Amino acid sequence: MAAVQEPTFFILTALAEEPLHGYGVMQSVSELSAGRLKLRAGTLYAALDRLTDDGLVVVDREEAVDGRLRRYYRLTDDGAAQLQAEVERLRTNASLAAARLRKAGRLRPAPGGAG
Amino acid sequence: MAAVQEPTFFILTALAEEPLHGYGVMQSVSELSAGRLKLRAGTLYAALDRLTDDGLVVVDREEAVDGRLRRYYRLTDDGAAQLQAEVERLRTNASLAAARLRKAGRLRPAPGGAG
DNA sequence: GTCAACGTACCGGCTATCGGTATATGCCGT
DNA sequence: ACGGCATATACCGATAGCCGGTACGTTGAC
Repeated sequence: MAAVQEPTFFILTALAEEPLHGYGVMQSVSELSAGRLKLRAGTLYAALDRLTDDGLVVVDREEAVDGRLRRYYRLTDDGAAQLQAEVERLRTNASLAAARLRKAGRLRPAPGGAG
Repeated sequence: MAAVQEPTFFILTALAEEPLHGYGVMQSVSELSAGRLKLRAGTLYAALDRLTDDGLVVVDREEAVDGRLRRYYRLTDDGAAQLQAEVERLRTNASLAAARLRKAGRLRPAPGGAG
């Protein structure tokens, strides 16, 4: 893995709670990011293929709803562990940068926060 | 900006505290990441050019040390603001994923902790 | 003379994402 | 019936960012 990009990170996050099908992942990512991130179909399915290839997600089951196929993906234990590792990396990096901004006196009080 | 990758994020972080020349950025990034990240020359200078183009860093000054040119780069106010925004994005994303892992009962105690 | 560290800079190739399109079904309004 | 939209999977060309190697030049160690 080593530093997945934001779209992939959100796909893993979406799948962390429960199995979802492709389109469901799209919607979940959009909600999770408060509308900031909108996955393209190409990005989503390519990523799911890659993640499946890497063993981070697996196809959980397939359902036919109104004649449309729904392929559900599930996060593997390995995938959950990787996501956790990503979370820690993100936090470490954020603290690092914040500390350095603070040293230089360039860290402004968070908007709305208690500086 | 919108989700810079890790190498670029570390370059900004390295420059947050004080102006550095290219090679100094390489070393700083290596130290900051505890040896995890080692910037390639191609990655570094291409990124510095891009960031300069985007107005996030500027050439601070140039020095000649032992006949070798040192070009110092400095983070602009805009660059510092962007880095701060990145920090907040990282923290938000990390919390999001952690919460979702927790809900699913997949969040394990930190490695080295009570397992 | 060779090797390593310093220091900037270019080049080819790879991967992930973007933006668009193809395909197919069901629902809604007209 | 027909068009338009949401659902749902899947491919394609283009782009951006990073990797790995290399080029070029100086200084110091062996």
